[in-house]
Amino acid sequence: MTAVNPPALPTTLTFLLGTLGSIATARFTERIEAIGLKPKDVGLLSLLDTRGPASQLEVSRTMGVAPSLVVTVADRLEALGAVQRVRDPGDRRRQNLLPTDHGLELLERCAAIAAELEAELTASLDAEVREQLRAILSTLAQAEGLH
Amino acid sequence: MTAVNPPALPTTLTFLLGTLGSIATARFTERIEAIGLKPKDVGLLSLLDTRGPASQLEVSRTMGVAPSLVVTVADRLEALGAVQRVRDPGDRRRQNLLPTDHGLELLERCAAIAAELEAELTASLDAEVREQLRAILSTLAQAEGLH
DNA sequence: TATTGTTATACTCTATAACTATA
DNA sequence: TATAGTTATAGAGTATAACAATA
Repeated sequence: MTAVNPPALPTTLTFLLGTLGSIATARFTERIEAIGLKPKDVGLLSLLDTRGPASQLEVSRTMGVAPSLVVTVADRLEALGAVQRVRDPGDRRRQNLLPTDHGLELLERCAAIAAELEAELTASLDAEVREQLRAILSTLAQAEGLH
Repeated sequence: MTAVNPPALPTTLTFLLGTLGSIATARFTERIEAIGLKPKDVGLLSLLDTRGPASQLEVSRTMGVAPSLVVTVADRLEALGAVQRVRDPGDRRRQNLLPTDHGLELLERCAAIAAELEAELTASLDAEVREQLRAILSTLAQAEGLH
C-alpha cells in the first residue's frame, strides 16, 4: 500500500526539516556555549518562562525527557544562578523550579542569538517570505502541541 | 549591538526549525529501524544516489562527519548488502562506495516512509501551503549548499 | 504503597588519535 | 613523506534501574 514511485528523499519535508533543523541547532549550540548554556538548558528556561514555575517531573513530561536528565539540567542551571529550586510547602517531595532574574537575562541573550542566526539562515529569503515561513512553521508547531 | 528587545525565543525560525526538525528526525529514525537502517545510513545512501559513487573520504567531507564514522556506516551498509566497497584500481588506497540494487530499494522505502511522515506532519496545512513550505525550505537548503 | 527526586550505571553517537597500506 | 582507510579510545548526551524521602 506504499506509493509505487515515492518522491526523491531530499525533496520531502521530512528530510528538509530534519536537515535544516540540525544545522540550526548545531549553530545555535555553538553560540550559546559562550554563555555557558547547552540546548536543554535553554529549553528548560524557555519552558519556565512560557508556562511559569513547574516541578521537575512536570518539566520531564513536558520536555519529553527522563526525570534524571531534568536533575542534570537543573543542577547546571542552579550552579549558574539561572534557576532556583524551591521545595513545595504543600508537598515536600516536589522541587519547584523558578527562573531567577539572571536566568531570564540569559534567556533574553539566547533569543537575541537565535534572532541573529535566523537572519543569517534566511538571508536568501525576502522579508515577506520569511514571515510566511514563520507562520507555516508556527502552525505545524501548534499542531504538534508545542505552545 | 544586540537588539534591546529580541523576539521571544519560541517565535524565532531558529527555534521552530530546530524543534520541528528534531521531531521529524526522531519519528523517521523510529520507522527506518524496521528496515535495519539508522539516519546516517540513509544519508550515505542518498548521497551515493544523488552524486554517484564516491570514496569514503569524499563521503566524509561531503557529509561533514569524521572518516572513522564513514567506516562504521559503510560497514553496516555492506553487511546489509546495501553498498559495495570497490578498491579504486588507479589508487589502491581508495575504497569507492557503490549502492547495490538492494541499497537503492531500501532508499526508495525510506523515501516512501519520509513521504508518509510528511503527510502526517503537515496534515494541518492546505496542499498549496505545503508546497509553499517545500519551496521555501528548498531555497534555504540550496543556500546552505545541500544540493 | 505510590510518587518525587536523585544517584549509579549503561548505551548510542560521534570525534580524536594511533596505526596500516599505498602513493 | 603524505594520504586513504581502519582500529582503539574517549567524550557527550541521554536513558533505565535502583534508591531515598515524602505522601
